Amino acid sequence: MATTELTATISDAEWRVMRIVWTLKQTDSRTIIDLLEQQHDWKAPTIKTLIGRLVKKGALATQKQGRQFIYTPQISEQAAMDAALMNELNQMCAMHRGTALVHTIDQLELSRADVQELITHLQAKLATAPEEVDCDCLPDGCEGSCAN
Amino acid sequence: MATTELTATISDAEWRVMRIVWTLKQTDSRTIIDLLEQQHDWKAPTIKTLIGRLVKKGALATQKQGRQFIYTPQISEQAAMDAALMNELNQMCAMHRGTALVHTIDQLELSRADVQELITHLQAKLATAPEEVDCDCLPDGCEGSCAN
DNA sequence: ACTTTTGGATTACAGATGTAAACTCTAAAT
DNA sequence: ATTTAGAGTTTACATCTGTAATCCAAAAGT
Repeated sequence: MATTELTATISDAEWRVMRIVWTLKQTDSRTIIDLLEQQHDWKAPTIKTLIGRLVKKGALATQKQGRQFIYTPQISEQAAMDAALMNELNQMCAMHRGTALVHTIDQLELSRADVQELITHLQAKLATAPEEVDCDCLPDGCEGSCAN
Repeated sequence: MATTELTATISDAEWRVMRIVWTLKQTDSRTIIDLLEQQHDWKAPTIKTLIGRLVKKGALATQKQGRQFIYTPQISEQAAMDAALMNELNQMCAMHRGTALVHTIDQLELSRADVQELITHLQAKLATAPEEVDCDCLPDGCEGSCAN
């Protein structure tokens, strides 16, 4: 049977809905709609559609409570974030990922604790870090030709 | 007039094409097709479509050369990567971005130089890093309610 | 000059996504 | 018991994406 792939892709708009539910741990559609109508110019039906799609995708679970439903996340926020980020990075040239991270982290606001943890993890990586990471954009590798 | 938004979104499949052109700096469709047919199960027409869309989007420039075209990137690879990454992160809860980065970097293969540079930049951030970065998933902020 | 390649353009088509109106119940109010 | 408001479902529809077959004209080969 279809194990309802918990790996279903969540679209940008759907991601907004998930963030609300993740944060509240569990809620009803009324709350989701109220909150999202404040953040965006979405009409209630739009949000209902998004909720419906997330349920169908298995990202949200429903639990009947009177005339309505209580929605709960079926996937962990952190796991979803990690996966989305890895996904994005894996789509890019391996050789330039590091620089992209540098540029991004530079612009990002991170807590002292997070910065500290990142430093710790990175220092641990230093030991085994390869001298070079090759470009993987071409079928065979782009050794010579890739001069940047 | 339409300034041909250089910010046009590049889809996943299109991204593959861009990587080839970015790496080769400039090429003809024959080369792109040959290379991509090796990496994926795409038929030549599929790749042609992708190239066409990228040209229309302004991501690739064409330069007639005999019966064919020479394609050149109109956007910098690094800029596109940085933007895509920032974009992805900005879509997520500000409070958990740091952890997502930690998890991702842990799994990523980075060159010694990149790791080193990341450490340097992070150490510089330590000085001004805020004690906490609040969750920004709810309209007002999710202070109390956000206990994770 | 004629035929065969083949690069690029046109057309196709299903599924995903953003956005939302319309509809149908049924629990809640009276 | 009736009415009604609101939760969830169905339908809608344009655009984007993945994937590809066709078509056309010019170049290349013979």
